[in-house]
Amino acid sequence: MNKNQPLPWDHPRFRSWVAVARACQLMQSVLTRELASLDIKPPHLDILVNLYRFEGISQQELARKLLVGRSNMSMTLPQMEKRGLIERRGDAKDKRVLRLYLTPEGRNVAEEAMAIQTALIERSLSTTPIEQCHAMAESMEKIVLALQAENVEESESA
Amino acid sequence: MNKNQPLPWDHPRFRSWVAVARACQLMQSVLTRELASLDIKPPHLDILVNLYRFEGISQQELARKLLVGRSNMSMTLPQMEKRGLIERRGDAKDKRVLRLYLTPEGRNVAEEAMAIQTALIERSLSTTPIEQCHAMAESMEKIVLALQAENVEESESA
DNA sequence: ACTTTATTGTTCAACATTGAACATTATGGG
DNA sequence: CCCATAATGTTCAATGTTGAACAATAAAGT
Repeated sequence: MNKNQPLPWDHPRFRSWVAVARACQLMQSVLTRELASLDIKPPHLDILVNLYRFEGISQQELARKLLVGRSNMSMTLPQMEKRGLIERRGDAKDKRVLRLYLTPEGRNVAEEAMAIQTALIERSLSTTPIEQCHAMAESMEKIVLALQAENVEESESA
Repeated sequence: MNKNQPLPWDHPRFRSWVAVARACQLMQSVLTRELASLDIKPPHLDILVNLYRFEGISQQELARKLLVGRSNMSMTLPQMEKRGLIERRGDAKDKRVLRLYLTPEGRNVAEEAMAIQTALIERSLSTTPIEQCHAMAESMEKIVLALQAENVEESESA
């Protein structure tokens, strides 16, 4: 049976991907620790960053960008609103959608959190040359496009 | 304030890392879908793969390899044992430790699951040249080492 | 205009994950 | 031998995440 099925760790791409996944997981846990001083967690940071860039985005769009379900946003955003980080206002044209905005407090927290995250990334990737970073990003974006294409196919065929 | 704090998405390494994180997240969700046919989830696969490679590993060691807490293993492993995928036997020398083994059924599921994961990775990385994969893996392993070193420092200073 | 279909957000139950407190067993120093 | 400390695994409460069912609104088809 082993002759028909070569072991995964013999595949170079498999080994590479395992390294990627481990690095991501570790990065996430370190980021969690470092964000604790601001009393937020990585998912909150992702939300703050996206609101920082895209003021007035809807919950749906935000969920799609973050690759999470709508229900996730429905659970998380009200908490952040209560903490005074964001604001939700109904859209005038379409009464279904809620548009999201940073409060001044939220903007401050976002900036501090982004500084922490940027420092962590710069520190971790400092020994990786820029061209290598770019090549990596390109590979990753190809993966994202490929997998998203698969998802679309699947949902269309359903 | 924006003059003092350049926006994160202007940092090339930041952008690169965001791409990595997104790819990981998507890969994870696709893998979750594809493993559904075997009625297991990515965490179970990680466990099976490690038991496949390292027969008789302890729960503690396994948790460390997977970067999760001991309690996680205490919750998950009994479930897998009930499903007949693994077996837990006490160590003769040290009555505290439980050593983990795959059942024949678990071995079969592990092989099928690894085939699925390998196929997914090969497919996703097929357009990325091997040398690029290797370079990526090297960068990621450096990150892992660097972050783990940080963790050690921190736990030692505590 | 009316009915059907799609979209947006919410709720809820199921499940996963975590960290702290705990019990048991080992190890080391008196 | 006895006590203090450490290591291993378990339990539990708190929290996060998901998908399905639902309500309200919009868009499209008739």
